[in-house]
Amino acid sequence: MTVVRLGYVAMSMNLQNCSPSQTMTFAKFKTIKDREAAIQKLERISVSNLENCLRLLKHNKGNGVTFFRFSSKLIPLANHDELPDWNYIKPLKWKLKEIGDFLEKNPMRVDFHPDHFVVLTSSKPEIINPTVKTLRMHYTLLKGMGVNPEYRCVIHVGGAYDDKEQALEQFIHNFGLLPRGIQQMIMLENDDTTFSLHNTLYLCEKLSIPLVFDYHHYLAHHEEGENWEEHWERVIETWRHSNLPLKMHISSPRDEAEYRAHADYIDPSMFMDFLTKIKGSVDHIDCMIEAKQKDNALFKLLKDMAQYPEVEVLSGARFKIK
DNA sequence: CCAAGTCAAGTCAGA
DNA sequence: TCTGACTTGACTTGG
Repeated sequence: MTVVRLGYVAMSMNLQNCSPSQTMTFAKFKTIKDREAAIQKLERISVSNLENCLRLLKHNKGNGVTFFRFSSKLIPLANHDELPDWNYIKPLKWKLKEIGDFLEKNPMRVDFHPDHFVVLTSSKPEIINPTVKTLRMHYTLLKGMGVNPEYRCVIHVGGAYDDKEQALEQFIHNFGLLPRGIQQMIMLENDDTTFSLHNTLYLCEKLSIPLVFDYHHYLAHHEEGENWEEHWERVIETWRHSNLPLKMHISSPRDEAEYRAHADYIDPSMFMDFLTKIKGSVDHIDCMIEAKQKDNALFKLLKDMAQYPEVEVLSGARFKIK
């Protein structure tokens, strides 16, 4: 028996004017003559993004959702080269605390997934420095919310630069240079073009990083003869130091032509096939739904799963599978 | 007012 | 060596 919890990403299809990812382009920033005013505008946008984040958490509470990924675009231009002196956290402290207070009263698993500009396989300082800066921002936001940063930030392995082995070793080298708190914040995901489950496991085992298995990515990209089921126990093992349940990403291909793109909803039979293979191997598993229809995809999947006789729906957008 | 083009950032394939 | 695709929601600009 396994308890499965569903989560969704960053925004809701049911809330109006509630984007947590409002932004200002750097081109626009430059057109504002008064730099102080421009920065204040950035700060207003950031506060509004956090406010919308809190609304999303309340929406989650109201709908029994207890697993959620924050937008990584909460603070526009946070790591931009030409704003090195901007202390963006200071004006946000009170808002972060508000979110933290809410989370304390209403426990939810929350995390981040910065996009592909975070690259730890590079040997170039101009790539590594912004990468570390971005990771540090995520760490600071979590701290500001009073959320334990341990295993809260999923990243991809990075680029291969024509030499996958070398890139993996470079990742190990770079990872070793990170502050301990940031190391412990990281989870690694197998990607759909370059670093397979097998490659990612190599890093996770070597560096004690939990592996977030992306089943869709695996289907889109795996090595000749590579079979995820043979590696499943190893994936579980990467989570042994974690207080949080094993985490996965779930999405369905849009169609054959655009196989790697995310569909609007999750195909329940594909999901069920997967769960049938792993049920019993872990007590709890958290599945982050990556679908165009966001929270609506979660609600639909929960409904679809309820149709299976071996499934019993629980509170908290969870279900038990016998 | 709506639609199309653009946006900080990286990597990779292909010309 | 350089350009466009990749992918994405929101912003920005053009009609």
